[in-house]
Amino acid sequence: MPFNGKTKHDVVTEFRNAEILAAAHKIFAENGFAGASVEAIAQEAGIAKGTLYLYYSSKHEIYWAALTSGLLALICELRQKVASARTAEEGIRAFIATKLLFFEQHKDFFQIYYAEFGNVTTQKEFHNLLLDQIQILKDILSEAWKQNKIRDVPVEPTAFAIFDLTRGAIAQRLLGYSQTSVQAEISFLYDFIWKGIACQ
Amino acid sequence: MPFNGKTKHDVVTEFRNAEILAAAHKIFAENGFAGASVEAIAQEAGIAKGTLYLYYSSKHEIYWAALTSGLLALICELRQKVASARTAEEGIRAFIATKLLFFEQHKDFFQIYYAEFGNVTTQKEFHNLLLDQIQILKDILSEAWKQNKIRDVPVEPTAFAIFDLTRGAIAQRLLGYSQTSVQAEISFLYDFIWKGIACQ
Amino acid sequence: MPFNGKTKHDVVTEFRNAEILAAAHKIFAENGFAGASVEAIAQEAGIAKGTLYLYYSSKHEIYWAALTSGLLALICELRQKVASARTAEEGIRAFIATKLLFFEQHKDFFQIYYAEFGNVTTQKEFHNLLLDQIQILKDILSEAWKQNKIRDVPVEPTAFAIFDLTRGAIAQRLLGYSQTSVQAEISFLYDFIWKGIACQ
Amino acid sequence: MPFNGKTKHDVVTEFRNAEILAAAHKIFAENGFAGASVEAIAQEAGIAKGTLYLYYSSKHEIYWAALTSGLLALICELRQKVASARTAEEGIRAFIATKLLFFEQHKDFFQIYYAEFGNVTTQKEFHNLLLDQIQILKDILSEAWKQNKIRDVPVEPTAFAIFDLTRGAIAQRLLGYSQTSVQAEISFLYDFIWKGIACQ
DNA sequence: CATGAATGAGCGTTCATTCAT
DNA sequence: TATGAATGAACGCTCATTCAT
Repeated sequence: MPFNGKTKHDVVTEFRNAEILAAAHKIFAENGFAGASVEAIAQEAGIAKGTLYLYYSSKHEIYWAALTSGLLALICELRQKVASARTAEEGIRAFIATKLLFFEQHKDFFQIYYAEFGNVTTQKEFHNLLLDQIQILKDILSEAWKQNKIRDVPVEPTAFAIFDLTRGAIAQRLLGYSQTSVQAEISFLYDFIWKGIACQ
Repeated sequence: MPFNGKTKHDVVTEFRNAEILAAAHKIFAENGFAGASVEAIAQEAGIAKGTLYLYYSSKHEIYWAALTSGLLALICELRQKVASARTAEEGIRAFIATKLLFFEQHKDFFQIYYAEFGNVTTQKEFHNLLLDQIQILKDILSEAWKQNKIRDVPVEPTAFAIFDLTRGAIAQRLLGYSQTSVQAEISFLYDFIWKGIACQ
Repeated sequence: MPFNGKTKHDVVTEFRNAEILAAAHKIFAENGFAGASVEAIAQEAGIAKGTLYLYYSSKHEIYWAALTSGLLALICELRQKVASARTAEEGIRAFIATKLLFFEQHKDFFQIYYAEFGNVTTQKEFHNLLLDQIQILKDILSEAWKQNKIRDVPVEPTAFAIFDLTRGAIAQRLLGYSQTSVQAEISFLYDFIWKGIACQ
Repeated sequence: MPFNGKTKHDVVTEFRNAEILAAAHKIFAENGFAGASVEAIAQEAGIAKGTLYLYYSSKHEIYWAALTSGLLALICELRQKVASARTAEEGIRAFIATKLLFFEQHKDFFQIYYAEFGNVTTQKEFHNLLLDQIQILKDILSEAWKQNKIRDVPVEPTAFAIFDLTRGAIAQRLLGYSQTSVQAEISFLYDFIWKGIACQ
């Protein structure tokens, strides 16, 4: 009966979980944490309120699962794409492009992610997931510096700068401030950053 | 009795308003919008809850007033400092420095300001106050371009980039990620930006 | 404005409190702690649910107040009546009579009081209020023994016995098992007890 | 296959029932009716929640079964022990001793039994089971009166009195108020009662 | 028979807002 | 103007009960 190491029960559970997280993404994106009601998430997921609590033990936990599930997927994709880049230039471009395209496809999730930055009560774990992204950038920058491709910039602040620029560009796109194509946006950002750090 | 165009009544009102806004800054900064209670703001301001409603008709309005009062002060200061800059380089540096120093002195307000970015229900008026800041940068950039000081970068995206970098740097400082001095921070940002846009 | 040491505010508060406790007595008596809803108590008291929470901070606290307010009144009355008894016989009779008559007039309260005996989570403070009653009996018995009126019975168990007999008789009356008059009941109890402990 | 008039099915059912009732005794004793969860009872009984509902159709019914099963056992034992008493004195002593010893061995059950006294929604059937005990006492008392062993006390109130004294003593023991030995407790109670009703 | 995932009614508590004084 | 007691809608969470497997 078990197939692929998964029992039928596992499959149902996974499916339910995916449904719940999708619903959570939508509802939290539209209303923020405080504005979202557990009832609304359950309805959106097509299940009863009580059923939610079989999978998550509190509203906070649902929120947290929605946040981290998206972030982990992003970080995973970032690592893959950056790893397959052959040069530092390509690495930075990959970082920017991956994030822009990822959020272009997960606008709901971006709302949650973006709102979390301003959250007073934000948990340490969220910061760690940001630092994972920063680390990816720091690795690229360190490598580029060893190869004399970039000037002697402080690595951490520069990584944060790239991070902030990318996040800002995505926000502008999703909030409707920017009308250029994704590709043009990527090129502009890459250009701005590379000029800012390259030798000469 | 009226003095300076203000009656005694006006003076009292203004004073109350300032007290309320200061209290609102503190409470909203510590708890976020949803987490803040009107009761707490009233207590912090040293008045009764009902009195608050004589000055503002809802919690949202208090929040809004707290947000805009701070932002208007910031924009006013930005305009002054940038106006007294003699070159584009100085203008950009002034923009960065003014914001960093302003928020260094109004950390509470930064929390509110920063959180507002991720706010789903954010009002158009907030965006207008951001665009005012962007406009200041656009003016500097246009002038710099006319004087052939910067390469042919798209003005608006560049303005947003400078804006995002500055905001990000402040956030890192206030959240404890950055340990460098304010001056070093300013120099790094200015350097990064100017290298990114200057001719050659 | 203040009259009798009470401001108008105090009077209103006291009145509200009395109303709430009366309502609590009724609702808790009819439904038990778990079965009673805060909403029902509020309605019975003629106020809004939120108003209840201005006076008591939780359902438990309301319950506790209802329980202790009644018990303290009972104990106070017991002390007075027993104190004015001239002999041990009269003291025991006064104890029995006072309790029977008190609960005859506060049937609702008896339900709460009686149910509390079987409460698993009962608090120490409740036991202390029972021990206060036991103490009254112990004092009478000690005095009676000094005067050679009763045989050499162990004081504490005897006090508990008198206490249990009285409580049981009241329960039988209020649950409809006993049809005799209050006076006959008092006489029977007194007789049974006194015969059980008197010399010869 | 059927043995002793019981099929295998009956045996399993009986076994399950005994397990469930034991679990119910434990859980209800520890938490009271409202505080006990069906889930906890099922777990304690080592079966699934749904299975419970194959044997009992509601939480109340489980509670009721737990209560009556214990009470019937007690009454059965009371009848036996009292029946084998040769005199009224022995009968009363047997009644007291049996109850004290029974509950000493079934403390969990006493919690449930004792709590039920204060239960507002108590059913008539519970009262009937109490009246069965009262009847046992009434029979002893009637017989004793016929034999001129006791004075002319009203039978029913006296039976209730003996009942209440016994119940109270058990409660004191199980709640830790009394430190005397069971035998001493029995003797004290018997003494108190017999003095209260005997001739002279 | 046995299971345990799913349900949804129900409840305690909070808090922005109102209004009589 | 200033107060703060009163309001009641709203929400997170629990748990007895059901039912498809």
